[in-house]
Amino acid sequence: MEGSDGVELDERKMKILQAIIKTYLETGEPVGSRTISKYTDLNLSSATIRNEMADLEEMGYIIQPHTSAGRIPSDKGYRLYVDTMMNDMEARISARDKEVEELKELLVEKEEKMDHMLKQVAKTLAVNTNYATMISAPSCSGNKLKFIQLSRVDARQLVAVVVLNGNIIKNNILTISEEMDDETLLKLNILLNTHLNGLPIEEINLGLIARLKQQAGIHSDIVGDVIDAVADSIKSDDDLQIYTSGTNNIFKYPELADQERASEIINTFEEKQLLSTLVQDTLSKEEKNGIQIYIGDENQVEAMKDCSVVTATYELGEGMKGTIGIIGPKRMDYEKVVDTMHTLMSQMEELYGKNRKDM
Amino acid sequence: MEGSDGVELDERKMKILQAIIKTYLETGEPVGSRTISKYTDLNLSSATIRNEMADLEEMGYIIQPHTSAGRIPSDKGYRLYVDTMMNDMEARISARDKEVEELKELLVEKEEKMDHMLKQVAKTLAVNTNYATMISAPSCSGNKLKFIQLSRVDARQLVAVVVLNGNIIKNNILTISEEMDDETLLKLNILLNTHLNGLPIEEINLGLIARLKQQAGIHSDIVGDVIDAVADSIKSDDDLQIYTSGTNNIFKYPELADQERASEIINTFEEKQLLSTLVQDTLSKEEKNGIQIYIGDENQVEAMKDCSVVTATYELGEGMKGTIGIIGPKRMDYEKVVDTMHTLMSQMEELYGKNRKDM
DNA sequence: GTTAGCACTCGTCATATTAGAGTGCTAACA
DNA sequence: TGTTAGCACTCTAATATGACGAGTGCTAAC
Repeated sequence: MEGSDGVELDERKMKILQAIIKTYLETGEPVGSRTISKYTDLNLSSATIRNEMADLEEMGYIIQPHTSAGRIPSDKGYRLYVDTMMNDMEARISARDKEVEELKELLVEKEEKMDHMLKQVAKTLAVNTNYATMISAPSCSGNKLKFIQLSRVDARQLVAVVVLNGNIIKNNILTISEEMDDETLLKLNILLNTHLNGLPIEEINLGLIARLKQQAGIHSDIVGDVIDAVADSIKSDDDLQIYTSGTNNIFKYPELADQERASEIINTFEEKQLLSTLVQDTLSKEEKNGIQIYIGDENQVEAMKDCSVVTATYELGEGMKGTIGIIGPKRMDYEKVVDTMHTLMSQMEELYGKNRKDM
Repeated sequence: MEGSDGVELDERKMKILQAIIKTYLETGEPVGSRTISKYTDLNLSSATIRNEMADLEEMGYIIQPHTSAGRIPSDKGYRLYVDTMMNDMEARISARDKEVEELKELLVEKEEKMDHMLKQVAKTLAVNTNYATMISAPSCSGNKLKFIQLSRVDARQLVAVVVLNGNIIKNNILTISEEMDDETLLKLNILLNTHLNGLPIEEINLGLIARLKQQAGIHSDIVGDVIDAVADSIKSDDDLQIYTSGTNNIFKYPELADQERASEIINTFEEKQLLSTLVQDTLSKEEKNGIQIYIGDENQVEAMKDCSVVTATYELGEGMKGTIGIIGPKRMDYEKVVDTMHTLMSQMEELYGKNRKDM
């Protein structure tokens, strides 16, 4: 009760807490006072450490799994640790040139297609960190329509091809009730392109569609169907694609490897929709460096209440944003993860952000 | 040595073996002579059973995990069991009307898109059987090119849209070195359609491409690039898409749930390429009912040497074949699996095979 | 405020013990 | 000759036992 809650933590307590956490991150075992006594440069006896530890426990930063065991960090402890670490980020962010090259090489392996690149990123990250990873394909919010074309495939079938900014291609086969002659098709194409090109997809709404139908004149009934289908295919956001990698890395951490937990996590990774909360959450926030850390109960996703999750938003220009995530034990190596993630993101943005025209 | 190897198994041994396997399928525990003695209608004492079991073991159909434990089936034992079961298939194949309706409803949930349907099938199967499942998207071997079109998106960018039989759409953005006027583009489209439409994609080979290039005349250099890219995009078989579901079901079977095994299996399911062997293998064979069963070491895929895998080929007409697979413990409920799979396949083929035109 | 010392707690590990399931074998039986 | 009862034996899984040690909290001395 003596340690005033106002100041929260004096420097010594801070150092001890950090020592505890660091040691625990490495070993995964509860850490005792003796260990810390030797580890720190504070030259304090184990007894003193014990006193401080008792205080830290009372304040909720560390936990004793059972009497006469060492202490492990609580979620609150991790949170403090991570927060202070993030403040030091800028300082550390230079000394990682070697790794940069490594990652660069992996990425540049001339993966021309976006989805290959994404898979590659997920895998690279998983291999480098030994945690489970996910990456969501960039969603084209704020994206514009670049090109649209209807072509006849069969007497009664059309294929609608829509190209969005960033060269994302969508297409859709649609069946029409009456045949349509070439002239009509041409007119329709011109109509669509004239009115829709360059428009942000958000603006393709009911009003606009109604106006288009009207302009289509005689054929408005068929045309209506066609336009509806096109609008549908543009807006369809079943393309919140998420790629995962290294799921089985969770078995490397005993605290996650028991059947119940593992089963839940694996299920979440397989049913990728369950990860969308995470993606949305990350995209909606703007953190320093775009990197966010969720510890234990801070996670929205149920299966990850015993994990830590580090997410980041990447942007490939013009509002094409996606999310990268790393899922591991609460005792994950936050520094390394944040660094690696940061590096990988710059690489991605450099390679695919600038040269987007060539994609 | 007395039981002649020619006759292999008399009826009593057969019954006992079946009893052993059935019991083991249910319990997962080694089964003893006493259990069988009560279970069968043969009215034999445990001692007699013991003698028979000794014989069966010598013949390699059952195994004793350690002295003074019950017996468990060997791969050879399972194989015999499964083979005889498959012979009875036709007889059993009627009594499952209730399940049919159930599955039908699940499927018909108006999933219009192929990939939704596939995911749904995988999930349905996983939920119904409690095993891990996979399904490969139908590959269009023997498929024909139905429609092809190049359109200009930018000054230097074209989008190539190719529609195959079965309304599988492929597309590709390609960048050209010089601008191309409308006339050339039109000619090119005509050229491509004239020569390629209706061709099985296997026949689009180097010779044909060379001839096309030649015919393109003046523009043959650009045209060459374009045709190459188109051919590429047609042939690209990175679309051996595989969907999985219920991976975490493996935790329901202790014999698969230990970390090492689970980790391997999960990895295989995540890196879906590793499953392609299985798909190819299944497609290449033609079994009764299209259903095949791999037991233990019979599996090509390394991670599944401790599992049984049941696969089936489905066909949505015109050579669009895909593979469904169920992966579970060797003591899986083969009868149920085979039945369910059979049912599901008929449903798929009924719903998507006949009405293919509307897809 | 810091430290040394001590008694105490509790989980871990190795060992011993027991219970029970299941077998193989032999001898008796039909 | 095939079947069965009985018995000794084996091996596992479960439980109990006890030593060990890491770590703590507290007190008293510095």
